[in-house]
Amino acid sequence: MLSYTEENHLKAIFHLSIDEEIGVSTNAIAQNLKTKAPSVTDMLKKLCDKDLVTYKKYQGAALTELGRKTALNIIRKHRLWEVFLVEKLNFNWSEVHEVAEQLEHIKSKKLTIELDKFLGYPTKDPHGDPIPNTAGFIKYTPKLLLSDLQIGYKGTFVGVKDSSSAFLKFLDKRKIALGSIIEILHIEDFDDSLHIGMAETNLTISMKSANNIYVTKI
Amino acid sequence: MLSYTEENHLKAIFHLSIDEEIGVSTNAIAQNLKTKAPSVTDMLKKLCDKDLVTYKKYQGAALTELGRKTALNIIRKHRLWEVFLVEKLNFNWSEVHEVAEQLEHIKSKKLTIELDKFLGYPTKDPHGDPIPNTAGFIKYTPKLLLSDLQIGYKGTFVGVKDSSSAFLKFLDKRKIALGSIIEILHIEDFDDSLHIGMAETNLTISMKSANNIYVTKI
DNA sequence: TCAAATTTTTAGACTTATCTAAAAATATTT
DNA sequence: AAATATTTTTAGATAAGTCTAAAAATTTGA
Repeated sequence: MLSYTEENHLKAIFHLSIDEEIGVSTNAIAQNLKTKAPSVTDMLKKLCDKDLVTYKKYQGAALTELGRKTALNIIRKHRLWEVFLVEKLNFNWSEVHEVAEQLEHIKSKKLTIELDKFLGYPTKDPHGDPIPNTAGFIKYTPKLLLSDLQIGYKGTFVGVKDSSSAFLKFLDKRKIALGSIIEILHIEDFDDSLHIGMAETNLTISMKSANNIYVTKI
Repeated sequence: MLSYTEENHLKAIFHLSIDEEIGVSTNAIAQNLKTKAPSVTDMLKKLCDKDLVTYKKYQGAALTELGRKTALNIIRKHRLWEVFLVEKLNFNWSEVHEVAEQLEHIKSKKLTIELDKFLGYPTKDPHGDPIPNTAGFIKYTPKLLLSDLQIGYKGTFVGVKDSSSAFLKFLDKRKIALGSIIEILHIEDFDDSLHIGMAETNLTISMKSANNIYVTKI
């Protein structure tokens, strides 16, 4: 039975090794978990003993197959709970994360299975991130930034890069929600701001915002 | 912010002081929480410092008003989650407790409020126990044991005394569910077994079982 | 009532998860 | 490539929660 701290370390290593070929550094994990490097070093030794992580002094850490499966199961639970909170309990994007961080550690196989069924087997969380299946398989859909979409093209809003509360509120206010279809109408020369078209309205957003919005090209 | 252990102690003291006038003994708490007396002593000192419990050496413990409110909030969450698990996720009686023990510690006011709304403001959990309201008020309905009901009378099944997994399974198997209306048809002289009538069927149960079943007289 | 039994507390040890400060290893940069 | 800077690890301390064994207080009952 893993402790919350152990589970959080696995999750951090998973997220940090998405595009890292080499091991994840001690400092990166410490920063991600808002803890200090020595705590991470201790934990890496422990996770290594449990065969969840491969770790050699000064070389950083990587998940073993078992560690990866374990991390994905936690992420699966996190994202299923996020869907529950948004779809059933009227939470909005900006509020779910903190609560899901707690709920993801609840231990009950039946609970996860039944929650998944109850929610209708969702494949994406409210931020557009894919929900791993029971086997730990995760299906990444190629996402691109709204700022990379050419003029005249349309994309489905599938997620955000910076999921800060401030940015999520910004989106809520403008009714830019998961699944919204966005068309690039025009890009202003002098400040790079984007005129975009949505179902009901057109609006203007900054390039900085467009750099935080992921879409899939239609 | 209270730890799980602190919360569990408050809950234990609450349950143990239901019909105790004097303080709850250290040993009783230890037994309830499957821990040892010295651990309880330490915790009582701590909870006393935090004004959640009144405690004097060798005199046992009692909840303060704040402690009582806190305990009732945990019990409220526990029971709401039990309703959720049974009504929405197809859990049966015998499975909910263990998971609710974990879920009751999730900290989020909004979560509790919204869960309550989502469930339609239930007043009883699946075992028939009342769910305290937000203010910490709990409405006890007078319950009596099925064995105390006279021949010819009917009662609504509202709860169990011994909520062991074995007994809950026994009830599940016989389709004795919360809300079932039970009539006492006859009591066998030689072994005290009870013939009872339910909506669809009649059946015979032992006096020991009848001593574990709470009903409200109709 | 006072000796024996029981309960409760104290004392001290262990585990897990933290941290700071210092030492050791690795990386960088001139 | 040597000096400097950075990162990581080690060492040692602290806090929470747990335990066993022994001491102290209370309760029981002869």
